[in-house]
Amino acid sequence: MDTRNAAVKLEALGNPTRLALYRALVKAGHGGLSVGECQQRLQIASSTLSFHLKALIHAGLVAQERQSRTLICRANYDVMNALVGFLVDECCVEEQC
Amino acid sequence: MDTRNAAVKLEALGNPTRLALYRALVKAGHGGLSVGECQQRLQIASSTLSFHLKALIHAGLVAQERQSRTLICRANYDVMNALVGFLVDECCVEEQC
DNA sequence: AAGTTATTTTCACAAAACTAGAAATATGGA
DNA sequence: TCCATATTTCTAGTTTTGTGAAAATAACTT
Repeated sequence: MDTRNAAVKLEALGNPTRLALYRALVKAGHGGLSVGECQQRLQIASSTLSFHLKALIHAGLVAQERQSRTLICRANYDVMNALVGFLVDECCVEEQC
Repeated sequence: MDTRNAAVKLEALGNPTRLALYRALVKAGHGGLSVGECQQRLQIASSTLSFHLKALIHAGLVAQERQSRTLICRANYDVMNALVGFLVDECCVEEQC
């Protein structure tokens, strides 16, 4: 994970709607949520949801799996852990904490 | 830390220039860096640096302390740790991981 | 094939973010 | 007071983001 990569993920999470969406998926856990379930929880236009969902997927924070007509969305925990690791990494390299 | 608050911090970190700036401060550790030292490392216009610095300070991620004519900037580690905690919090509430 | 449900893409627009030059402010020194 | 250094604010231009209605696509059912 480099700086540019981390910035994409952080920017994805740095929007209130997307952060709420992501957290809903984190809470949902392994089972994930369908796009429709996400929409019910967030109460936003489907096109707006799709727009934000795409950003999270592009950032690698969310994955989708099709089950017949519905798309299941899941938080990618590994990617979030890597991001957290990046943030705390290299702390006080030039001077001890 | 609520969602809106976390989003402000994540958005602040979600810009490549600001993330590089923040990481420079994290690396610098307790001693921090002056605004001028930050500018030397990032090689951007001083007004641009000031603009991004303000965003990090507003988000609570960076603190400043004046020492005569120079302003020393330091990463606020407590705030970052709280943000990281918020991100991993509530993981899989609805279903076990 | 025709209809139904689930989701995305296109489009248009308003709002916000990013950038940097120039001017202004703050602090200390001669 | 006058000058130098450090940093911010103002201003203006360009680019990007966020939103939702309407249309399009995908997958299933009858």
